[in-house]
Amino acid sequence: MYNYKLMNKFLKEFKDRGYFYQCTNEEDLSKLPEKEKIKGYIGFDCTAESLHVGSLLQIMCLRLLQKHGHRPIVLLGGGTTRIGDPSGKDKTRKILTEKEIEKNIKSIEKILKNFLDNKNPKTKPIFVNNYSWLKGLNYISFLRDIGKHFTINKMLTFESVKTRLDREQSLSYMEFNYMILQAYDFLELNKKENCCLQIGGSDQWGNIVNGTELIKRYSGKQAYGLTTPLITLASGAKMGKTETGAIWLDKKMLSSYDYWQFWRNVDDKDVIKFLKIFTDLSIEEIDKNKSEDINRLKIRLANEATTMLHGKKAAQNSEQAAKEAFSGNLLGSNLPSIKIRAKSINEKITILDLIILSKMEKSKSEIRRLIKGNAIKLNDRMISDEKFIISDKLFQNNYLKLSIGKKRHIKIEKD
RNA sequence: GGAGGGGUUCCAGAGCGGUCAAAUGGGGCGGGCUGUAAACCCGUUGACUUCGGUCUUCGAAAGUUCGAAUCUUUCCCCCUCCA
Repeated sequence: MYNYKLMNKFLKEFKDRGYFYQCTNEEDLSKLPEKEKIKGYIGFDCTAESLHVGSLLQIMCLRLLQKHGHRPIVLLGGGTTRIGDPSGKDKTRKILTEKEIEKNIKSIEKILKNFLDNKNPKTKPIFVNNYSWLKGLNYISFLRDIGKHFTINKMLTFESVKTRLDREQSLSYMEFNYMILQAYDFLELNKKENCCLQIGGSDQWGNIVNGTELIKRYSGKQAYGLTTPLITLASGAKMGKTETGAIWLDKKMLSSYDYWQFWRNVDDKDVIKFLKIFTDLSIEEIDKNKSEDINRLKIRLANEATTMLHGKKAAQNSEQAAKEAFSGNLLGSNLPSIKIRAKSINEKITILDLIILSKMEKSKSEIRRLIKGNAIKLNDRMISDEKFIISDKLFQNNYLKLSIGKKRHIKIEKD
């Protein structure tokens, strides 16, 4: 075993924060001299229109590279998304149209820019789209130059391929090629940008190893691969997808208040882990405050995480809004608000219509159920009659507070 | 190529002519307890409703019947075993 103290700071922090799962040539990577700055890349799949917290760990890895003076490369898989990664999928997934992919790339790039430092010229992220080199590949020369380095024997042993074959689920030749393309991406970035590190989720291990090996065989250079563990919630669920809706990293798709609430509501058992993974607080500081009141820590987590995405002001407002909403204060002034035309209010709409208008619920049956379950409140007063008419008097300074359950509060503004 | 099994509401999985908007479990949602946590307990979980009901669902289409998730025919898709 090598000396942990000699490990370069990047890798050390990577491990200390719980980002580490597996590494190729760990010893060599750890010995990388501190003054040698490298470029590391992470590929993002462009199947979704946006990113949710499930990708946040990868983003944090890019930030960590920057923090230690390295330069992150963000690879947007415009080319590979046209193929579809079979890893972790038991079915071929739907192939998106060119247009959709282009749109997704733009929106994902925007989100990433929001999280990364774009000012320092030395660590500023480089955005690349692998479509730019994949689209023009010549099949014959690709087979001769790249294909010869891959053996089918080995490819068949990879987890993503193996599970498909074991279960006799079809794996198309197109998908089978995915790993070669990803390996080629790494080689391309290594040649073009001298990028020598690829980071990815643990399910990417096979694809990443293929890349480092291809670089070795093709140009005899050393490259590294690092993977992160799959982060699950204490409940066992994957991060990012709740039943109510994904926790988007996009300001337009999820309000800062809801984002703040997501972090505020994490399981006790996840708090320290998440502080280390998803905030910039130093390890020392987190350890020092470990025994602090758990709810204080959750607020801290929510504030740090929200600041990173929505800014300090939004985080403070969310905290304030939460404080007001949960202390029964009549009107949390910072709650997210929805405008409703004054005209609709004057038409004597019922509570049912109001909630539909506010888009908090889609089904009237559901609202009726909620009313029966004592879940609906207007200005903190419980509504038990589904025919309750919304009167003008309920509005205070043009605002009305609508609560559904204990946690969902919204401000209705008369427009 | 041969033989068989199956597609049911968010998921798993019962039902196999009427009492079925469909058992049970999981998940979700709501309530209680608490700390906006976990665990636990209770309720709820197709849509609309003047709360009487009405409408749309059981792979797709057609048919038998007073009546079909349940029977028949055709089609589509999965799975298992043998070659």
